[in-house]
Amino acid sequence: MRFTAKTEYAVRAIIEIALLDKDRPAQVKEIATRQAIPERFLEQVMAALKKDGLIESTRGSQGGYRLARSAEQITLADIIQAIEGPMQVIECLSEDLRNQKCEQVDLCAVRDVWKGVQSSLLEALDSITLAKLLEKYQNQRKAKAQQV
Amino acid sequence: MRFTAKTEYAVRAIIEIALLDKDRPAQVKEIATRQAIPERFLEQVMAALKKDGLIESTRGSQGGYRLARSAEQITLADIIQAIEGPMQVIECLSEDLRNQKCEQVDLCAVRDVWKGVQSSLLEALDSITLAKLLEKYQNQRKAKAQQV
DNA sequence: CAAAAACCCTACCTTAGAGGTAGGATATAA
DNA sequence: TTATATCCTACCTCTAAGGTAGGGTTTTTG
Repeated sequence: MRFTAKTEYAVRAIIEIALLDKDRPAQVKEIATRQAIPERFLEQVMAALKKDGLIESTRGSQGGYRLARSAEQITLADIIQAIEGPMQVIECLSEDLRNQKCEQVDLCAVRDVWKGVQSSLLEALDSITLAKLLEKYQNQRKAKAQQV
Repeated sequence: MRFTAKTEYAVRAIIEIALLDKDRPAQVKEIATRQAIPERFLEQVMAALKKDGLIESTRGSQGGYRLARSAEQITLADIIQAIEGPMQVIECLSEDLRNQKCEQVDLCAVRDVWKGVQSSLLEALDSITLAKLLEKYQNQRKAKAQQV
């Protein structure tokens, strides 16, 4: 039960974008160096975030990425699902395809339980907005600055 | 973000064990057929559950598996961690090894957030006991029986 | 108008883990 | 002593994770 590195990169990257958002778009190159993420790999992460409408891009010189909506309106659940696709804690929980084996009562009693677990998780992830992440991030920087 | 098939098998298997528990030990062969799980594969699942002390075995003829403690004292979290190891929603959340990159403030502010997500998930999983699973399972069987 | 600076699209590569099969050893009841 | 079970270990195949790479397109700017 683990989130992928790609997902973790996405979270760190979008924080970096949000920090600059008022001033100028953030570029893949600078995000990559600041966050120690492989640059070419990060490009693909950004593509996924853009595809899901979380960020928008401007091409060419002085271009880069901006948030597509406010930091209050972007949640951890949004980011994760942009990268990993719709949440599905076990295979037979997909909505679209009618499942084959699960007509048997025996197997499907458990299905509801998994559904409940998934809901709990999604709820937790939905309650964490990018705005909250930013706040935590900046508090920590202040605390660290005082130590020195 | 998905639990493995092995984990799902484990849950279904331990339900099957619990159903018989008062009368006699459950055998891999019968669990496998009743739950449509590959028999040889299920053997390995059982080994993991036993290793973590959730079930106990008797070998030889008329042998099989029993719960090692009451159904109230076994949770979904127990089962999952017996199969998949300690919960760790992202890599850098391991307790034992001192992390290398994460000394940088930038990266580690996010770490606490992941820790929180993990706690929420574990809490949800801990609240679901095997006893509850059994109850749901048997209710569903009754409901299905009435339909016919 | 050309060149630099960005994003964009697609293909490919390597490795680890998931999911499962298989052989045979060992313990126990009948 | 034989049938019935668990136990231990090795192996196999396929997919996804994680990353690299080549080259294209758009936009600013000197």
